[in-house]
Amino acid sequence: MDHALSIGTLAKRSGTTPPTIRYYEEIGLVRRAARRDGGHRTYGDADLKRLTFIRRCRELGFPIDQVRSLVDLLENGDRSCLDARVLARRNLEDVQTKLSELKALEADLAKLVNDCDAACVGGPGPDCVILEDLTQTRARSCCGPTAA
Amino acid sequence: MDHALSIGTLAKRSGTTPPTIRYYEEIGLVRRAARRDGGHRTYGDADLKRLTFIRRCRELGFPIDQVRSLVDLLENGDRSCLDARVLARRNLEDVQTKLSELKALEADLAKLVNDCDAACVGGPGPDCVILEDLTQTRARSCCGPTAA
DNA sequence: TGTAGGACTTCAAGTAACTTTAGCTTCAAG
DNA sequence: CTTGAAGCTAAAGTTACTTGAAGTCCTACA
Repeated sequence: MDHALSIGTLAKRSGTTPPTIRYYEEIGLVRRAARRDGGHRTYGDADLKRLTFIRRCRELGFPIDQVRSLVDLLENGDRSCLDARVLARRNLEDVQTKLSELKALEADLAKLVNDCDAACVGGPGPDCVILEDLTQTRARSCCGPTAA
Repeated sequence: MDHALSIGTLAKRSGTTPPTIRYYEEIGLVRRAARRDGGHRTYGDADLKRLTFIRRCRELGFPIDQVRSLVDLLENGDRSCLDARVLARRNLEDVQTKLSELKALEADLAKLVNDCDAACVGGPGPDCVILEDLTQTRARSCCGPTAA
């Protein structure tokens, strides 16, 4: 049933890299792998499943410490939904905060670039004020002629 | 005209912290500050302006190295719009990529949490499958009763 | 069966961008 | 003049890996 995966194969299947897997082993996020005669690590389907879980959590933005808790939850049979849900909800809130920050940021940058494009197209505009604008709290127009 | 700011005051006005300012000095992002008799750093309005510029760039997601270029652009009188615009545009693209990733992530997390809320509300649900779901590539429903 | 070269091993250091700690000095207010 | 906040330096810690060096193993091909 078990497929005896090498670290490279496991990495590919789970969307990581061998160094990352070794790192996870070092910090105790995954258990120490069994070894072949030559010393190479060898893995089974359960490892693939657990590592996929970990990567998925990481992609969802859970910090390693929280992933550790989630892994514990998963392994320890004590499957109360509640703990996992609390973590997921907190993470969701973080993501939503980041999202609105990034949206504001996008608007600022887009305005900067668009104003630039509109005013400077076709010429370098040696008196561009884009840099001055960045000293303001919010980005404004750019590339108008400035007083000497 | 100059207001002789302490590092703490400068930090507050520019939205940083004293250690961060010292760090910027150490890596050469801001010039070495003048000192008072006792050895305390002292700053003027120009420093406040430059530091505000730097913080603004950082908030906009420019990595330190790019901020360095932008500061150079700003200080060196050679104000061609083009270089700054290239940096801004590249950064905008990065932000937009991050935005769409985060949006997908938000959807996944929201689904996880909402499904959980719908199925588990009022009770702990000892057979929650939220954790199992996280081993899948995309989050699905959670908290249904599972086979023993 | 020999061998080339790709994959694996360990350990250490590097990365970004700060933050924290320790131990000490200086400054400002009362 | 005292006391406590703020400043100083240097070094280590943080997060989550990535990269490098130097060497070993495994596999496929001739």
